Amino acid sequence: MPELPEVEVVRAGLQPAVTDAVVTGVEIFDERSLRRHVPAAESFTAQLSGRRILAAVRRGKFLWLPLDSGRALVIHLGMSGQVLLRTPGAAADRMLRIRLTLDHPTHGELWVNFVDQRIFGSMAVDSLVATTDGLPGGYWGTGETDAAWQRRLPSQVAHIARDPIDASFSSSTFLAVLARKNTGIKRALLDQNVISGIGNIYADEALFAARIHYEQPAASLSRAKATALLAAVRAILHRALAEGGTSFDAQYVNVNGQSGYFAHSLEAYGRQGAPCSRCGTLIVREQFMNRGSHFCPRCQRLR
DNA sequence: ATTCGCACCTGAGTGC
DNA sequence: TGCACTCAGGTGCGAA
Repeated sequence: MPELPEVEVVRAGLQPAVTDAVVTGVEIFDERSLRRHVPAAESFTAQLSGRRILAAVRRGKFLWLPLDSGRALVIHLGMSGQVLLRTPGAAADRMLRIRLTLDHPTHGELWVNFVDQRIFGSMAVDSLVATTDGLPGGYWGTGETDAAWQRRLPSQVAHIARDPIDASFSSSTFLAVLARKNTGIKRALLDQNVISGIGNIYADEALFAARIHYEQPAASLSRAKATALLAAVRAILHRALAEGGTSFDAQYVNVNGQSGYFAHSLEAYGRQGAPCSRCGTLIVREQFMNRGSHFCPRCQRLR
């Protein structure tokens, strides 16, 4: 469940279930799902057992659950990760890699199943470091308590730029970075050090909305055009979030296993051979970064 | 210091 | 039915 809207759907679903819960069990079915875990002195299991979860936070496509130990459980879904909440005793999910058992003060026992087909995602316990700007590390929904974890973020997320729906996102910083980028605009949008949360689907959708060719040099965009692109990115992410994210199949689901509806609203991604909604020209798919780029050859010309 | 290609993986779908 | 091949929403590493 990869891009920002889908990850936020997972975060929002986790928050009420895991906040204030204590980890009472850890089962690792595939060690490869711990690829981002750096075993410091203690193992993944030892660092989680008995710890209380304080919140569910997200920056871009990274999720983390701050713990009462001062560290955090980092979750990245990769290309195919899912976090599913299950009642203990439920039938095992296919491709289950890690399971946590939580005990919540009011909801009781709960399984958190980390399912991942391709194993590009992972769970890890990581230290928290202070944000360089002193602002919140990510988005955690409501609740202003000024707790210690709020202005911190996992060390492995520190290099990730803020995402465009983060209240602390700086448009002027983004525009300045973009103006210095010596690469195509789509590469820049996908670079999580420049702006986070955007992946292949929403990059294509935003570029379609802003009528920009994916290989247009980033630095060649006028300030007005770049500003319009950022507005398009925000609009699309918000609309996708409101629809519960994009699902083509059962792979991209919320914590209850339900799909989102934004796939019906896609204008470019996956629509190769279908007419552009604006001009009727057939949408084209081109090979790009070992994937595809979808665009309207008439509305989105290289300039 | 940047930018770019590729490795990391499994499973579903297609065509022969 | 089986096999070879293509495709998939991400990230990080090393090489240029």
